[in-house]
Amino acid sequence: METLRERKKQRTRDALLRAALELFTTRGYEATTVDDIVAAVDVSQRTFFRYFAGKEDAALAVREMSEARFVEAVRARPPHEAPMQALRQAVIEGWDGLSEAVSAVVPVELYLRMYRVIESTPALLAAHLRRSMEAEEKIARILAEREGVDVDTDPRPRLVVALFAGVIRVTERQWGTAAGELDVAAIRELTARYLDQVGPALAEDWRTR
Amino acid sequence: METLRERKKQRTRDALLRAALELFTTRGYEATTVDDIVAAVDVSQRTFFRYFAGKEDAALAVREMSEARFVEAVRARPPHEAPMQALRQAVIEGWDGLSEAVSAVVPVELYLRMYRVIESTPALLAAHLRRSMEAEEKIARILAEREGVDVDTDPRPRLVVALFAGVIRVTERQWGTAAGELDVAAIRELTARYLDQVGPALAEDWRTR
DNA sequence: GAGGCTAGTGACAGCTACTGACAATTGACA
DNA sequence: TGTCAATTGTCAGTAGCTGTCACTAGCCTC
Repeated sequence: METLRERKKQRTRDALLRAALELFTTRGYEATTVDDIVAAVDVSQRTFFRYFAGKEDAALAVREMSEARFVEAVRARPPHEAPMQALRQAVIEGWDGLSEAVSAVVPVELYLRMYRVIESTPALLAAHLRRSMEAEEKIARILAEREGVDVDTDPRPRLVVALFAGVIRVTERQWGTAAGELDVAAIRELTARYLDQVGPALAEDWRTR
Repeated sequence: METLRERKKQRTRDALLRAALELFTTRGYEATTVDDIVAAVDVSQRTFFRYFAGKEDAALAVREMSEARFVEAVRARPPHEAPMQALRQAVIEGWDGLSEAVSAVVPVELYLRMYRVIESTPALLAAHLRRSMEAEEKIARILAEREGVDVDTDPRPRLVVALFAGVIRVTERQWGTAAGELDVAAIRELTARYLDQVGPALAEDWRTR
């Protein structure tokens, strides 16, 4: 944050993002127009599109941040951990520390509310899933390198990431649908519980449990 | 196909779909406007939107069809099969018979080319992934009923479907990226091979294989 | 510390996807 | 054949997004 120019830019972006999330979470995503957002910050529409590729991009900015954190967390796992284990540790521990990183930009509570808006808005959910795929690809490459296999000939890196991502999606959906618990501890615990169910889910016969 | 009215309707829809896919696969999805499509069929733009919810909807119509087939295939699996086994059989056998079902509307080759357009067009991929999630939910409920468990308290149905869907996505992506083999046999074989890699991918240590 | 340079912004015009309202047409059926 | 209803076209409008161009305010050099 050196020059005055950069500080001003950052302030404009933060103001836009915050106003956008505030409107999305109260009024709804579709019901909020870009004009509403820029009116709240008192800048031109053109300016909004200089900071965000689109309405969608603003809505997903916070998740983008936590996904980037997750990717780095995986990269930082000690090499002796098995792939699935590394992913598990990265996501569980990633929830800690996220609060501080997020609250530098927007209130954590707004962030968590936005999570649910994404989950319940088809257009946003779609965009989110696609971006997640890109993150999956990155992680697959990290795992492949850790384990010394070739990501283009060995399907295992992409597979284990896809399986893991599946669990995360189910977890998030469950957390987003269930009425209560808008805090980080709840989702972390749910994640651990669901990851433990992967084995049972793949088991031959569920009925004899 | 009783009355003349219904036949005309069907013909209009088929013509629109076919023109759309033809344009999407040659010129690209983004580069094709709705006006281009309706010009090719010589109907008004309004008519297009009466048959398809949007441009996207037309692009995904064929996949919609094969997904619906898959859901029914799962429902029809014999009850003694384990969940993962039922899913596997449904997808493998589902590829047979698909050709005939599709070619009633559009040429199979056009259908397969469209697959790749979806994979390589961000907006379409996003929409496709979201729709897949809806299909996953349906299948999870089918499995839950088969196995006699409650889908809202037992995470296993949704988990096994999410895991399976992950494998399918990786498979499709691989098939779509690899240069050759635009036929059904290739993707069926790849699916089987990747499903066999689920165990190895979850294994503790890849390096000692 | 004056003046040129440039990043950031606003104003405006334009394109495309999509929707609502109403009129015109065309098949169905008595 | 005439009436009704389903289908389609026309027109006007909204929203997301982009290109252009002129202007202002921070920055940097002499």
